[in-house]
Amino acid sequence: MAARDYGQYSGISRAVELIGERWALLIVRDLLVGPRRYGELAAGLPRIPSNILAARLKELQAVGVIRRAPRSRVIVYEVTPYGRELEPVVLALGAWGFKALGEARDEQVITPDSMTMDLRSAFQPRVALELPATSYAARFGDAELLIRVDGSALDVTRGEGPVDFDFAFATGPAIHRLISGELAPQQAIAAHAVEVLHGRPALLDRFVSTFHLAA
Amino acid sequence: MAARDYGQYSGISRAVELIGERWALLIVRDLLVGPRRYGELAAGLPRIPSNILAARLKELQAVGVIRRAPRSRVIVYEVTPYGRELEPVVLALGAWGFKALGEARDEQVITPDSMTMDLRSAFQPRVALELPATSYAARFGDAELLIRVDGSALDVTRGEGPVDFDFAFATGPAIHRLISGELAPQQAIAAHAVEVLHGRPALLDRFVSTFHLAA
DNA sequence: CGGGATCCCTTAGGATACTG
DNA sequence: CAGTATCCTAAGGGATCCCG
Repeated sequence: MAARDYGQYSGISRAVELIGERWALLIVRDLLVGPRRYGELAAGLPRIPSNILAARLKELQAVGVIRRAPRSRVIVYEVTPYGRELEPVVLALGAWGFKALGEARDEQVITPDSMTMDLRSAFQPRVALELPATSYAARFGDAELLIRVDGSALDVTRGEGPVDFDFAFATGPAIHRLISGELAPQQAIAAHAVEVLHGRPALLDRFVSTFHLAA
Repeated sequence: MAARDYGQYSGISRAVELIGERWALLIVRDLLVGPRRYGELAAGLPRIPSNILAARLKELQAVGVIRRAPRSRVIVYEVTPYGRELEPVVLALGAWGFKALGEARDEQVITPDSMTMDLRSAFQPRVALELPATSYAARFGDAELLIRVDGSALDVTRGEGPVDFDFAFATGPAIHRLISGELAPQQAIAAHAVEVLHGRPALLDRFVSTFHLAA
């Protein structure tokens, strides 16, 4: 029932016993964005079999990383306070893995929750502090997000309904080369790797200085 | 050959593709302490099947996290610079997992490398900075370590050969309750959970304020 | 002896179908 | 919608063997 153990009395082995099973950390990643229903989690992890999702949800509850939200009419999963402590770890791990992303393959998807966490990984609060507050409406593949930067604060939400923003753009996996600095913003626009939907193209420069992870 | 992928274009999913396979992060943990030979790794991970160790070493090399040390006569594995970037992540994950350690079961071992990383996870440089430089010779189960604290610097080595130290002690899984603050140092000594081998018992207080992780 | 490769068996994971 | 049930495959576990 509990994750298979490694026979070691150590913090790291305990950690991977708790969240090291396949798919587990991706479930945690999405729940760190916000509470999610079973179906929302399944939608955010298109390739997870439903029996595995069900098993992981049980295991993560059993070890106190997630829970069903109390006094909610529908069943909603959320991280516990202990699970919330994984947030900096997951962000750092995401920053590390982001650098190893290569070209996207056709079958790879970008989900709103994964992109939200990637943006939080790449966020440069020091840089943002020096820039005027800015709102971006961005589409990355399927994921539409509203990104609000104000001082050193970042807020990313699913871009639904009528919202106001300073700059709107659409892109795909080219986001990786933008954030890594491999592709210059205006060059990306010229090459149609980024489509500007609204606002001054120069605001894409502000975006890439706000979200940056060097390779 | 390459780790099974999750079909997502995201930093976190890429990270767990690289180091999320069973045993992989424990191998990285031990290599973060220092270069290790195949046999040393096997000794530090008593329950790993040799075919799995061999497979993981190949995979981790293929993705650039570890490598065979160049111009070394014997075969020695070490982390690459990219693998070294995992160090803060592994330490943070170790701190998180450490809090979830319960009572040690009999079959659980404490290895020198795992204990070294746990100590590094629990190290409080701010506190250490206010304290005089101190050397500890410590035995945790099988693992004998020499722990040198000097200002905000920590150095942990395997305690072999003649060395000088201020305080020597031996303990076992009680180390967890000491570091979590659940068990007071002098109480631990009185209850024979910690055996003082050399030096003033009060130095155990200094040790637990230098290495601390609240639950 | 270090550094693996091979064998066989067990268990977890994946695909799909189905149900309260 | 939120999961079970079933079947099948692939990966892990354990022992042994091999080779330079």
